[in-house]
Amino acid sequence: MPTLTNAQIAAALDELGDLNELDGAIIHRVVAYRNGAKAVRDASVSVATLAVAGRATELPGIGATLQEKIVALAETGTIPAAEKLRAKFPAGLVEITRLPGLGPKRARLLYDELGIDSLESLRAAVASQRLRELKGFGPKAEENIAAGLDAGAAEKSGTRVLLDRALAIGEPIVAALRDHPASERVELAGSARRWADSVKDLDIIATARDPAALAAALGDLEIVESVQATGEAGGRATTHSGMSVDLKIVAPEQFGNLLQHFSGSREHNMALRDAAVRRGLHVSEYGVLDDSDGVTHTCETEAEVYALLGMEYIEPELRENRGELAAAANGGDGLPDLVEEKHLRGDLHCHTTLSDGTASIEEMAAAALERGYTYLAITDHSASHGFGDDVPPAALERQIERVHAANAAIDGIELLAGSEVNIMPDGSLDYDDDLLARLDWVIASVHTSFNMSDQRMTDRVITAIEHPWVDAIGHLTGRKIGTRPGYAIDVEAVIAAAAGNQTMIEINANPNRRDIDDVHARATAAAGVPVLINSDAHSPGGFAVARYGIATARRGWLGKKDIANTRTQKQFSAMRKRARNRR
DNA sequence: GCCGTTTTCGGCCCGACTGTTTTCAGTCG
Repeated sequence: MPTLTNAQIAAALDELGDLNELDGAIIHRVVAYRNGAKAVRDASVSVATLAVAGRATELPGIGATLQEKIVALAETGTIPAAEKLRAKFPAGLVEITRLPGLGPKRARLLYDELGIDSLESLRAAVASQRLRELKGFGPKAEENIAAGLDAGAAEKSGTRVLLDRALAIGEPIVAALRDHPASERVELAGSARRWADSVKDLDIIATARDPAALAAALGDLEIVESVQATGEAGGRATTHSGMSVDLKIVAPEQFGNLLQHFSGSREHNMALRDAAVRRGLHVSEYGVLDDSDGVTHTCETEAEVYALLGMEYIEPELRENRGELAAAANGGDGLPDLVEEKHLRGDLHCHTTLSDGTASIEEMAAAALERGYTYLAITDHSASHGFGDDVPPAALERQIERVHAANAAIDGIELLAGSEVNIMPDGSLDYDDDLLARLDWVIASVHTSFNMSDQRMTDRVITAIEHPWVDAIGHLTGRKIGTRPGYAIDVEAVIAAAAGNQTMIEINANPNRRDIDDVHARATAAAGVPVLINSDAHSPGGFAVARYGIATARRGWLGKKDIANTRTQKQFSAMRKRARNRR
């Protein structure tokens, strides 16, 4: 089967989009390539396999032509059209379009008129002031391009920070603005509101009795380092941590339009407006213009915006153009009833001082109880873990006794004696079966040997899934958001194996991981695999990250029924035993 | 290049900003 990953296909389609844009193709063709790339990126199955079977056209945005190109890439390793265009335009030209202020049109002009084909030759042309000879370029353009080159080039967009850091800044700001006497409504918008993995800057939308006073209040916050501009319409500030915060203050009757617009995603809004145009409506941040009467309808709430388009309200986490618009439309399948943090009744992955945690069994149990949980698995690392955090078999035996004693001593919560067992490179586990059989709960994870082939890694994890005493798989892909991609693994095959064995798959809620991700979570639940939302807490405060796991589940369209640890203690216990009996 | 409760052909999101212009193209989010 093809070893071509969806990420590789998406990159190839994006490149075709870039090259076609340089070639002067109509923008709609370019957009079609980029839409195709997104569809491939969001697909939860192997698109190469799908394309070879002639079924990739089932994906939205993939037609016969793109499918043909994907098949060529899978079978020959290259796409003829891309080869031709690459011969026509030097690779440096695409780099030039990444500079701020330089798009395909102007980059092409630089190439055609001055022969500029790399960042180096561009720098030389700027230095000799040759750019200003060109139509449409002036001294200002030269200056801006020079600044872009000096800024290290290739950095059109700023750096992103993890969602937990962004919310640690955004939530207190929103709370403070809500407390201000001049404010009425204050909501966080943007990717933070959609609970994306990471965030570039913060958008806040507000209405106010006294807009100027509220805008001024933003600048007065202790967390704010500097203010760029404030006035009746809001303001922009930078926090001491370097986060840019944009406050927009709007009339109450337009609050729904603005909040909808600035909550995004970009792709969701584009698809929304596209759907609106077909009904003779034009959506913008200012309102919904109706062609039939020329009236712009403003909306106090987002629900009104969607209602005008014949849609039910769409939760922010779903706004990624992954089918939510069709589902929300009249006559669509409807949107899922999403899981909420209050539905969680237990946690099946946490650590104590036995391995690398900072608290005792009792302290972790108390923290779980405080959150209203009725069951908790204590899952320290296993025999081969290393870093001095390994738990030899004899130590695990003593731990089982301690957990069971604590369970007897503490009311209101069932403590499961468990382990987070390492999956060895050959798929075996690092305790023997007799010891594993004595545990109430086993979650198996990969912690070593990440650089295996896709096939070997897949076999490794599937071997663990089929193990009779393995209840669940932890942080399946090993990704660290923004720093390390997941290792090569066929998630689709793993999900199928988990479905066959009723082995649960965790959403690790740590904001660095959120592993599995939203797209895989959706596929996992669709395959009938019970999904867990686990904190992987290493301290009593660590349980609080559950909300990021909930967010990933919601972004994956999951409801309460899809999440195993929303079950009562009795139901969960029965579920776990049924699954063990099947294996 | 994709797609269809006006279409298998003719459409294809919306507005702001910038620098260059004398009415606007290109870029950006």
